[in-house]
Amino acid sequence: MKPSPLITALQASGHRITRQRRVVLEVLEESQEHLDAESLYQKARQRAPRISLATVYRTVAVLKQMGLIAEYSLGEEHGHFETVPETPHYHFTCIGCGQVVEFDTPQVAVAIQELAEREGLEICTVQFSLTGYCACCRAGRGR
Amino acid sequence: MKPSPLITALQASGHRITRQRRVVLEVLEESQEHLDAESLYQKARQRAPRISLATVYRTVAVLKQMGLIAEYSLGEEHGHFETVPETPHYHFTCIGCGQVVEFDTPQVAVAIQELAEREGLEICTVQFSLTGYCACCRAGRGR
DNA sequence: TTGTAAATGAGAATCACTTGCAATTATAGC
DNA sequence: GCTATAATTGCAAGTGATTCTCATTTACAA
Repeated sequence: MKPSPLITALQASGHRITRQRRVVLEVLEESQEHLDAESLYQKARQRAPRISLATVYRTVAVLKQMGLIAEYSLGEEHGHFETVPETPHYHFTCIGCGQVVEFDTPQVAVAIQELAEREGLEICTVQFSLTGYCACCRAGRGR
Repeated sequence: MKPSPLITALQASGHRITRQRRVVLEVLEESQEHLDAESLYQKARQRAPRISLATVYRTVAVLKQMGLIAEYSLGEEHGHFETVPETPHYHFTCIGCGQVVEFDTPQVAVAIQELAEREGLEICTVQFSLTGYCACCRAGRGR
């Protein structure tokens, strides 16, 4: 009986609240990681065993389109999802250990803003992510 | 008999200079567009009719790994390639007309640099691209 | 010229995701 | 609470981009 903001928003927009959507949303809200479709599927199955991967994809598509979650490409070939944070941030993924570091660079937001104004652009999506080696892995690599 | 810098670099690193590699390189060097694998393949076929798509992929993989070309995801589901420019730049792709606008934002480079130093990171790849509507398409859309 | 390891072509395979369709189910109205 | 019905689901087949397998070809050092 927890009135999750995501559930409420989904409902308000005229979507039906099904068991599988509720579960996917719960997993997304509880997880602090950046889950990809497959791990989202695995976690969701624990609560709704008959859920299908297609439903996971369909659910994140709806949530993404509503702006409730964001999709990132973290250097891998598939996408990762996260509930939208209050403050926008970007991601660094360590090639060595897989760790994801979130960072906020106001300068980037400013740069985008200036570019949009200068060129008369309307920006819809921003994709900004870095990969490399974190401090730990650099130390371990001997350089 | 033109000693293309890319050919020279390829050779210097111990790779064999085959007809198909030469052709792919030529197409990449001559084109000012951001070609995807398929159009690279189509253009290459005009000079080496029996070249296969697999070879195109293998060739760009080698070039990319050597840092001679860069791959970008321009809002589409597949990659686009470009010979590495002297000055780094990023891309804006118009959802309306498909036009790609290159832009340079020193602020972004600075932000990345500062982040790397602050967190002790070694940055290997930077993915930064925008999508939205260009001035023309915005006008045409009536907003 | 020749030996041999690298590279290629053709097509099968993979990976991430999407779609078609029949069966289920949430929910508005009675 | 029932019922009708349109949204949603599960499954399996389909896609699109890219990679891999393997037999054949080829670059190039000797």
